[in-house]
This record gives sequence, C-alpha cells and structure tokens, in this order.
Amino acid sequence: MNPYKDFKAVVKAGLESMTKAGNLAEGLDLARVAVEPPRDPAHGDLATNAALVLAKAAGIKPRDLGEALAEELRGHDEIEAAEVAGPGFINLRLRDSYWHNCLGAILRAGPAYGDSDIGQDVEVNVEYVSANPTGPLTVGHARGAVVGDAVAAILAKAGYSVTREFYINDAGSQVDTLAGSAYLRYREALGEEIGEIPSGFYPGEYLKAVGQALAARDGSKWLDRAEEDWMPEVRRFAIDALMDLVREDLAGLGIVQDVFTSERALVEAGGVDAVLETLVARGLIYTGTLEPPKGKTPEDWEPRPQTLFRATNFGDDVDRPIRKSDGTWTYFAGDMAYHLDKFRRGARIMINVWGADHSGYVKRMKAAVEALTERQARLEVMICQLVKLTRHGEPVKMSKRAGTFVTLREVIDEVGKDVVRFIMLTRKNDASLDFDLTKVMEQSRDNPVFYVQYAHARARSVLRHAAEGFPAISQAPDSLADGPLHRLTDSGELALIRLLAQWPRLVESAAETYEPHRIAFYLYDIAAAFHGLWTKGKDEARLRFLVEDDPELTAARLALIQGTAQIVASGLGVFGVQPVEEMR
RNA sequence: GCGCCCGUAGCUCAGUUGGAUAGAGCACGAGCCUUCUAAGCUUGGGGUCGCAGGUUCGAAUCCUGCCGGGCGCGCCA
Repeated sequence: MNPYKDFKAVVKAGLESMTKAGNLAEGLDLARVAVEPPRDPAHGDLATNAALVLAKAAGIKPRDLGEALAEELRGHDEIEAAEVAGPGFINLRLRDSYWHNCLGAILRAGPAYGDSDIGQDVEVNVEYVSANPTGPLTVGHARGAVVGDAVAAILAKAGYSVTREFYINDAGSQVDTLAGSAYLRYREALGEEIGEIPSGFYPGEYLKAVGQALAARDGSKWLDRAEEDWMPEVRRFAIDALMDLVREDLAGLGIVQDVFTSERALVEAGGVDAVLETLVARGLIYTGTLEPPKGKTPEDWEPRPQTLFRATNFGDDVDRPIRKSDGTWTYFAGDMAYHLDKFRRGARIMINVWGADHSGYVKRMKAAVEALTERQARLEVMICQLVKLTRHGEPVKMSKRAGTFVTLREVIDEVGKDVVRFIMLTRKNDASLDFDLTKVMEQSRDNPVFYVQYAHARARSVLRHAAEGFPAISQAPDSLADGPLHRLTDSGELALIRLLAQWPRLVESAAETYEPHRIAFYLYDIAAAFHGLWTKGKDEARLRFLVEDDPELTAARLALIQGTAQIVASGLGVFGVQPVEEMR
C-alpha cells in the first residue's frame, strides 16, 4: 500500500472522468503529474501539482482547473477534503480510516513492505571496493564498500537483479612491488637480516605473515633464484594472501560480494585482444600523437605516437592511450575488457563506486562502455569523497609513510561495524564526510546512529513490557493489523503512520538516484516522530503506549509500535545494520 | 589552462528530481522534565541559498558567466 501511488491513480482517474465529461482536453501528457507529501503538514496529507502542470496545455487557468479537479476528487471515499491552495496545488486530506488501513497493510506485508518492481529485473552490476590487493583496507575504502553494498541492497529491494562485484587490480606494477616486498619478508622469515625496508617497497608489518607463510610452504627454494624465476609464483602467493586479508576486512563489515574478477586473468585469457579487435573493426582505434595538457606540461613531455581509443566520439575530452611503450596494455585497456565482460555476463546498468582520485577517469570509462555495448548498457560512476577521521574533533593522522594510517579493522574494533556502516551512509557520496570516533559513540540526539537504534530498541522494549502486562494481546503482526486501529486518533500517531507509509516512496527514490543517504535521514525522521510520541506520554498519561484499563487502545498502539520497529528494521536492513533490541 | 565535484543559519548538514512562508541537529537565550529504558521536551532569535544575469506561472534546484574550495589532467592503478 503506497498512498502516493494510489492517489496518483485516483488523480489520473479524476482527470480522465473530466475528459469524458468534456471538461478537459483529450490527450494531455500526464507524465509530470505528481502526488507528494506537502512540505507543510498543515496543508494536508497529500498534494498534487496536476492543475499547475496541465493548465497551459489544457488552456485553463491553474486555479480554475484545480477547483474543477478538486470537486471531482471530493467524490472519492477516502478523501475527506480537497482544496486548492497557492498557485494551484490541490491539497488532499484523507480520512483517518485510510491511514489505519495503511498501518494494517504495513504490518501484513512485514519486511516485504517497500519492495518495488521499478527495477523490472534489469540486471545491474555494482562494482565496489576494487582495491589493489597490496594492504589492509582503510577507512577510505570502507566508505566505497558500504556505499556500494547499500546501493546494491536498495536496488535489489527496488526490483533490480543485482550482482555485487569486486575487480582485483592484480596486473600492474603495484602487485610486482607487493611481490618484491613479500620476497623481502620471505628472506627475513628464513633468518636473513634485511634491515630497513628500502623505499619503493611496502613496509607494512602485515607482510611478515605472508613471508612466513611462503617460507613455511616452499622452504628455501626461492632463495638464490633470479627475480624472474620467483616473481610469478611469489606474486601469485602474495596476491592470494592479500585478497584473503581484504575479504576478511570486508567480512568484518558484513560484506560478501558475489563475483571477484581478476584483471590479470582477464588479460591472460585474451580479453583485451578481443576488445581491441572489436574496436578496430568499428574504426575506433588509431595511432596518433596527443597534445600536452594546456597550462601544465609535464617536465618530461615529449610527443610520441600511441595506440589510441577514439573516446572523443563518445563525449570524452581527448582520445585515450590503450598501450604502454613497452607493449603491455594500459590499465584503461584492461578496464575496457572488464566492462565488456560485465556486459556479456548480462549487465545492462553498471555502477562503479570509486574514490575521488579516480574522478578524472569517469568520462573515458563511460565513453568506453557506450562504445563497447553500442549503448545497450549504461555506466554510472559514484565518486566517494574523502572521509575525515577525527577523535574529539581532532584529526586522526593517517600517513602511510609514517606507518600511522588507521586500518578499517581498527576502527571496527573500536566502534563496531554497524556504526561504521551507518555513518558512511549519512552523507551524499560526492560530499566529504566527517567521522568522529567519539561523537559516533555518544548517546544523544545529534548522533544519528544512536538516535535511530534507540527508537528501535525503545519500541522493542515497549513490546516486551506489553507481553508481560497484556498477555492477552497477540503481538503477531497479522493479529495487530486486525486490531482496533481506529483507536489511533492522536495527531502524533497519525503523523507517524503517514511517515511509515512513505517507506516505499523512499526506496524508489533512493534507488533511482543512487542515494542511500536519503534513507538515513528518513530513519532519523521516524525516530524523531516516535521519540516525540513517547515523550508526549510522559506529560499526558492518556498518551502512554500501555494503558492499563484500556487493552483495546493498547493493542492499537502496539500495532503502531510494531510497524515503527518494522520499518526502522527494514531501513537498517538495506544499510546492512543490525537493529538492536535494547540499549545497554 | 582544461575537466569533474562542491558552495544553504555561527558550526555540521537536509531540502521530496522545478513548487507554497528555505528546514533539522549542535551552539546561544528562556522555560520545563525524575520515566512503559535515563541519555530529553517546549519555545525564541538567527538566511542576500557564493555573486550576477537568464529560462517560466514558479528557481536553493535548470542554463550562462564570474568568485571561492576539493580532486584529476599522455605509457600509475
């Protein structure tokens, strides 16, 4: 039951009947007609812009058209009042019984409430994290991880067919550096004194275990060999070990992806050659020389002919090189092969979650997807801005060089995965995010994690008390839904139901815009409304949820509380956050 | 120099895809609150939505140009 959708249909039906009666031109475009919650609740329950949007085409003044439509709508059973306001909005007030039915429907639908079919099973591939497997994940990685995971969950709830994917960047020079660093630790594990880790190698302690594991498995067999001999095997070993580490870190966040694609495997299987063939056949590859970037010519710039992809045909600023001078593929070439691979596996919408340092890469990748899929698939890139980690408002130093960078693991150990996940979703992905380790543990209204969780815990607590004090009232959602919901008459109670009924709308809008943060704000609003009701009960005993001498009223209120807990749990669910039963 | 992103109350941010008088929390002022789980509630002040044009019934939202900040800019990934 989705009031906005239901009444959009009602409004359209009203318009049609006006047309039939000859009071409205035929063939009007209703696409822009919207039914929304009004900005100011005093205006009513729902508002439609129909008269404003159609006035011009219909050749009727907005307010006149509005009045006519309002009159039409007044005939509807569930509509208590329909009034024209402002420039031509129609404000609708629905009968309380409609909202009572809504609450019943919410309870009967249970966790499925809010599910949508706007996705129409379109296959979406959400690629996130995709870090170089060269070290443990950091807080920065975590943001992309959580954002990607939440968007995937929202899209799934909105009816898309979702694949969660990780692209392993295991083909470049960075994994060679990793192998070299692991080799040093391997020699160390076999008793060699290696001293300071030379610059150009990864100094992290976490590689000691990798060196030891390799020594334990292979003994001294690689010790006196040339680099070209040990490199492939040590590299493979190190990448596997580091990917295990990365997967562990992700599991710590509650993230398990469906597909892991190896760049190296893709290249070795000839994926890039296939792409090149396709593109050559379409005349999109040529050899040319690029101009240096204006205003900032690199020191060592020298013009040289390169193999280029005609990205400018698809909206990019310059054509992009796909081959390095040593003959190997650029990262971009591999990425093209990878995206073609995703397309061949069925993806029609690809969503890539990237860090801000990759923003310069967006246009060429979109161009590539357009070219490779002949516009049958679309790429969306979500850029995640920086996470500013602080403690008591003071920046936490994160310098890789000084070895003081904070790993995701440490932060999870300190505040818990649910706090990390929720906080990462409280901002638009393209805005930077403040993460204060002390603030997020505060129990106050300006800590949204606490405030939302507390609403759920408080609701569960009341239900537990009710189970003791009112054992006759069944708390099964269906029983509560069948209860005397007409007893819910307080304005705060009805306002809360209206808010709960917005959940399907929130899911759809978050899915369409790829904006999980909307759900965080929505949950905060629910929490505020619910805490508000609870507090009212402190002042007026009559408004307390549990009313000893009125089990009927109590049953109705338990339905509302159950519904609230259910929607909060649903919202936290798509965030991958476990709702808590009690605060301790 | 070019491209992308951002600019809303003292601070941190929302703003329902172009709607009505631009909202919330914190902070500040005033007054309440001792419990179904306490970590709060009510209320007041506070705005040139970076600036200037444009589009239209209507702009924080769309377009153009400036100003300020972040990121990126041929064989790094």
